[in-house]
Amino acid sequence: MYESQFEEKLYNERREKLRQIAALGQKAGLSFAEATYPNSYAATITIPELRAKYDALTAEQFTADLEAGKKIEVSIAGRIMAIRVQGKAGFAQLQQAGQRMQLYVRKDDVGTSPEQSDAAFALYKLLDLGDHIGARGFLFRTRTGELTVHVSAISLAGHQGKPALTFLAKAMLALPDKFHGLEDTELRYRQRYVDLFVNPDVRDVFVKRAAILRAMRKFFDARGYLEVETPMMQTIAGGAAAKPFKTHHNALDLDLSLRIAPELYLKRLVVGGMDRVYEINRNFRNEGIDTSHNPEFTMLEFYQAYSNYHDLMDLTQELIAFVATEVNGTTLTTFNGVEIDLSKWTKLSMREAIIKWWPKLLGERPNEETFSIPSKFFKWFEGVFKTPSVSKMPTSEMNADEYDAARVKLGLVLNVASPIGNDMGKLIAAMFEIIAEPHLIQPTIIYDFPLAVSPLSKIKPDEPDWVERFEFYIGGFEIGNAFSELNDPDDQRARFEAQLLERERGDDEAHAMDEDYVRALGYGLPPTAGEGVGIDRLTMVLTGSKSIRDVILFPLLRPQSAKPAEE
RNA sequence: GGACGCGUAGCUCAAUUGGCAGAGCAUUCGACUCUUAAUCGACAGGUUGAAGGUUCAAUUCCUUCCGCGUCCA
Repeated sequence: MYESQFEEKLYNERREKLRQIAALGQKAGLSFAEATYPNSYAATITIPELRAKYDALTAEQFTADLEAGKKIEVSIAGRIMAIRVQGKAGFAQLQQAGQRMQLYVRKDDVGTSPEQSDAAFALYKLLDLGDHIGARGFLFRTRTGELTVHVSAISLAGHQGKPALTFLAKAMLALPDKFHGLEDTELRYRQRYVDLFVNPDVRDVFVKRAAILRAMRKFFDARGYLEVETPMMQTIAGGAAAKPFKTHHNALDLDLSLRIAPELYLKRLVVGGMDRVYEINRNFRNEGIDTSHNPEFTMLEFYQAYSNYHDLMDLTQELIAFVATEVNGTTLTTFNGVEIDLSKWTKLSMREAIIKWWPKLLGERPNEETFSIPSKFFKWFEGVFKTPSVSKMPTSEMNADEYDAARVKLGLVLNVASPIGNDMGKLIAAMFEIIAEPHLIQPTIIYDFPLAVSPLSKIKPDEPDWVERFEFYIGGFEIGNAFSELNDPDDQRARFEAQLLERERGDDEAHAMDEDYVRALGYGLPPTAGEGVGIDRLTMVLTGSKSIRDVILFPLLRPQSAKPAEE
């Protein structure tokens, strides 16, 4: 039970203090439970409310009011984050909802009689960092100007005769360093309950995360979208290229996957006449973990009938600017030290992006024509690898141009060696990610994707190898993905069959056949556009968080290895 | 999956070339009725992530493993 002798000793000391607190309570007629772990406390105001209401009152006003016999009486509750005793008086700071309020406790004032004062001050001396207490008294400013509750047995309505200090719960464990807080990243994630009350910035991130979700719902509700919930356990995990988690339903003896995307169910709803739907919930992808990937993550997906991807490009720009303004009051944000304006967007086709960001030193820069005919493309592509000046691994000694060329070449070599190397569309998409993605810091829409990587998107009328799809990027990574939905059931069946061939060739992220989805399309899906937005990544951008794990309350961690069993 | 880095008291961190494992905060005891990283005095707190190796001697060097982080794929 105890992780160290230190903890065991502390637990025993705190238990002894609880016994003493109970003994004090007994004199006032309280049971052990009522004195040590009471089940409620009647505060008249929260600490954030108190600060908002009285922070502006000056010391002169307080002094004048007090001399005139007017006292602002309050009753508050919170966790003790600082406590000092100086003989027969002391100061403490209570924290509630991330904000603090100082208490001033004088032995002379905490009771209505000497006996009550003795007992109340004895209780004060039994308090530890981390304990929860309730306190009542009147407001004043200290000599140094800090707004403080002077704890006293005042006649606040409903509190007559009750003590000025009420013990509410004990911290049996030691709090982290009061100045540095909890800095060890691993401990912060494992023990988020400590991180949250010790490091105020952490709480702010999750308050903002909630504000982002609220803003999204406001945005879509106002536009006539219906919020829905579709299955997270699916027999066929579809709607994205990813490996699912497997699970099993015992009563049905049924293998199930956790969903990798809600996409196919949401489009079934559009077939069913729900013209505008959105869902905000978790997706699960069985993949590695890094600063922008967590195996479970939150996605917003929305679908809109009678629309195409151009409509969604406009809507996306509105959405992101709206959410930023609702959450931060501005479209400006700082991410990785760079100021980003979420109201200023760039649009580039995928081909334009590759051409634009093609490394200076890496062979012949491609042009629009390069991507038109496979024979032409592969001839050019081979030429790129004959660039003798670029053959080393990227290193920190290189200048920016050298580094970029080496980085891209290495990425391309690794991809050509993999099974996707022989398909022009897949190669172009991979090339785009390697070449352009790191440059897409300011909001950028990348449109028109190769058919080969887009089994659910509608083909461009004038370019049969390209589809009406876009992704948008902020801060150097993908935030969202959208397209005109493929609604021809024959074409969809053919695409799924092509995906099955890819799967046979070893691509375990290729899409599975979903007969029921094709059947749904058989009833007629109107022209529809749909989009997915990564909430975690958007939260990173709007809160300036470097790692996705800083915007997820309990990120996945490997369990700590069990201590060696005692023989 | 690969490279690099980190792991020392509850927390935050030191430890010289391989030479007695330390400090601050927190805890315990004492003093103090406007402090705020309160102050002053005293005490206590350790399997240096784990296992093995080299050595007279290992927190330090080597190997393996565990956990975390950053970058790359």
